[in-house]
Amino acid sequence: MGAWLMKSEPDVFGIADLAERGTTGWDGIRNYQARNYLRDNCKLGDLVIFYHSNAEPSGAAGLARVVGEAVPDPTQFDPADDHFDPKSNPEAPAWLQVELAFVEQWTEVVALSEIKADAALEGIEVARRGTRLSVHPVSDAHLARLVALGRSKGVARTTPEAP
DNA sequence: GCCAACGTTGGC
DNA sequence: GCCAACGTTGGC
Repeated sequence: MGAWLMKSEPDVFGIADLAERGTTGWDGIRNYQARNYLRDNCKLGDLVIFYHSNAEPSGAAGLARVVGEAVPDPTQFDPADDHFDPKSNPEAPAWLQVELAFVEQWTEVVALSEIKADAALEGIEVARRGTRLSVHPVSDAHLARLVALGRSKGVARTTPEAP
């Protein structure tokens, strides 16, 4: 089973929002490499590290799970939406989204500074300089380590779906 | 708010 | 198809 890291700005949609809503369409992805991951590699049941970017501090905030595979992202056709893409053809939608369900929220985020300082997380994509990709794979070992670090902060809320 | 990194666009 | 200009991301 695959594992992913997906970024969101908590001011826009954070893990607390997902916890309240239960599930959400992961919309607004407008990068081809991220889109290809969603389309080709993101499978039902995959775990997702929910990462807060542009936050204070930025870091891993909890877990979600893929509960719906890629479908067209409706926001690309909505002129009122920030992610409207007038070039996208409804017959062949350019942009996709997956459905995520809330799994677990930690009391505090595992800050990027801690991720970078942790020897067991060496090489993790999100800690690499210049990494901007908002959806990318995470190895099983890095996932397990991040979950352990997150839980060491305390579990704010969890679900029976937690690993 | 600054700015480095990097993806995308568009002129040629 | 090259590559400079531009826009966006995201840490700090």
